[in-house]
Amino acid sequence: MASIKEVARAAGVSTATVSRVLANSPHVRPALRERVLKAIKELEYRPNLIARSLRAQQTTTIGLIVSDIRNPFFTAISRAVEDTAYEEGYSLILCNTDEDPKKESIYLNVMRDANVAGVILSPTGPTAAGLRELEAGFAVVVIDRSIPDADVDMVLLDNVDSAYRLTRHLLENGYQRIAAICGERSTTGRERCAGYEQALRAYGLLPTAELVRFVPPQIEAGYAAALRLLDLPEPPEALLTTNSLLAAGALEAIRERGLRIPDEVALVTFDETTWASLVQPPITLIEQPTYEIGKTATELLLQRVAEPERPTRRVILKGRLLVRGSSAPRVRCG
Amino acid sequence: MASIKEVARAAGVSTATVSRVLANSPHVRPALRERVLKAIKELEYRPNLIARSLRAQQTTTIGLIVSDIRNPFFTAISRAVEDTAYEEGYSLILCNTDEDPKKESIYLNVMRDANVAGVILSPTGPTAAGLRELEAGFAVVVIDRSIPDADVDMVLLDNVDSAYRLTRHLLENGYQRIAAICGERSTTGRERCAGYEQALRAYGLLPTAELVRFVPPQIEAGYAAALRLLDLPEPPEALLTTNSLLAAGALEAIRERGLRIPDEVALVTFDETTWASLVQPPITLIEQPTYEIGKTATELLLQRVAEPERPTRRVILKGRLLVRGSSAPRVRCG
DNA sequence: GAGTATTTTGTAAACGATTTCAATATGATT
DNA sequence: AATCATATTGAAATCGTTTACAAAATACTC
Repeated sequence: MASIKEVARAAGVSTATVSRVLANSPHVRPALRERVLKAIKELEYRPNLIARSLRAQQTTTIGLIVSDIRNPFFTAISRAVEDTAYEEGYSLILCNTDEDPKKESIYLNVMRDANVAGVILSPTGPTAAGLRELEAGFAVVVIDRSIPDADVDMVLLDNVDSAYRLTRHLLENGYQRIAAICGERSTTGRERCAGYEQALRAYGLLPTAELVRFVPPQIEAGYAAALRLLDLPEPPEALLTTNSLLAAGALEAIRERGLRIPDEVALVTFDETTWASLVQPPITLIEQPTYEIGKTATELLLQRVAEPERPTRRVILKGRLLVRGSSAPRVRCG
Repeated sequence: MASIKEVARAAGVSTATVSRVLANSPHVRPALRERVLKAIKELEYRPNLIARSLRAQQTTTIGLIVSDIRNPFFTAISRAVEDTAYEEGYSLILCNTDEDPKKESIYLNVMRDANVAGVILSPTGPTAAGLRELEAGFAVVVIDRSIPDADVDMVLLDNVDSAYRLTRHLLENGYQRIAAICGERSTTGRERCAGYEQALRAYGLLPTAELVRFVPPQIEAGYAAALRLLDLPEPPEALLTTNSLLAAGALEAIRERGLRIPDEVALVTFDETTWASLVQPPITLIEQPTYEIGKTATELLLQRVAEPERPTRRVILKGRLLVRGSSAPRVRCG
């Protein structure tokens, strides 16, 4: 690989001039610029990004730390972040914490050590212990789950309202005994639960502790929680889960108990997936604007990198209710 | 951030000694080592990886270029690669080509510019144009799809045999008129098609051109191809697709035509997904050992980084046939 | 055409580590 | 105690850029 020195020699100029041509500085005579460009082309020169980063004390890489890469929601986010970052000339380092705060902390340090320009993080918990250890200057955008105490940019869903609308939809379709399986340890799960309870109250119903479960936001936990709910002496008429993995687990449980959807139990959830419209009946859900979340988060991050002192922002996006067969108007049995 | 110089000053030694302590060199007196370690701890010193990379002319980052991040197969691979890389002290740069050879070429250059130690690539086509432009020394492991002419390490599935077994399973269950929807432009699609045709021949049937479609390996294309097959004057009794996205599209088409599975049309595919066992009937498929593919690819890559001249290897892993309801023994109608 | 202002160019010092080589200290051997 | 071998240490070069500063070249003014 040719270096800037060789280009300089070939063009008969100093490395400073080559560097200026590279940076499109106006203070280079056209004749010289031509010579330099010619040398660059002939030697197939490409700047060494590491040297550049060392000098600039910053890379053109951003980090994305997701809490579960198996969750299609985060896959969609990754795609959007990668797209947007690439357009801006940044590449993406991806890490997966598997909902483990220790891994989160480790990866934040990895990011710091890699001198990434900034990090987009879906935190494993509402405090983000690892975040506080970082210097103040470290650019971070939090997505999906809020960290109430942290003064960082965030891109979130209107969780309370979305859950409210989802629950109201069930209530309006005649379901009364509605259970909720919520992701534990995240504000997202709590907020969606709050929206669910608000809707119940608005319709004159009292939330029952027995019908609300906080579990790890994963398939196995959704399956186990759903089984226990379905086995209750007085089982729920509808199940609301707060993400697609919990929904997959719940669906598995419903199938295992041989129950018909929605006659015997309705099912609604968050997050659009390939399968939600393929199962029968298709699943009613709140669709998140995943691409927009990822894109917005990346843009916020790059803005903060450019201007570290700007006031932090909190962008709240609206979910969209997609009504499908799994919550069809209830036909009273008996 | 403290630098090695400050540590050296604090410990009253030269930077060389600090560096030696860092590298666990045996040629440092215990007393000095203690002093250095103390200074490191007190200053919360962490080596600057960029400076290290510049000097070493190599990073501790590997690249993963996948052809479609929405495909759960590649999500699973990413997870495995990320896991394995992390264990070895490497981090992961992720890129998504969307089956676009241009993006592939661009990203390979991005990787080169980023001085990654090596790249794991699922190529968009069987020639990998971008690959040849790279210097010979660039460490690459190809996964999922082979590049017949390239002398690089590869981790692949036994595509022909897997497709053979999948098709044979259909034949043994009484299906005769079997259509195949294959991913175009990849050896994977071609090989799976070959296995399918071999099985037909082994059972005394002649492959029909009409029943074999090569399309982009994506949901929409699977949907369109399946619709056209189902609308044939003499529609197929079974559909075989070569990945889960094509299967999702095919299933959508089957649903749209209101056909029962497997009575009116059976469906089998490649790749396990969340939904394959949740739809009804659940889908018969060949499961790939995704975690092992990703892990093996990463290990091969790091071995090659350590020893660039070692002979290239081609690891072929076996797929596992999971028999489910979508291919239940055929009940002849009429 | 001399003097000044402006533009263009080059020199050399960073950035933060690793490593070669030489110098010094230590220990072993006689 | 002198000599030699060996183990420790440090000075300085290096990786490939960018950029502050100085120097040189050019343009402008009177």
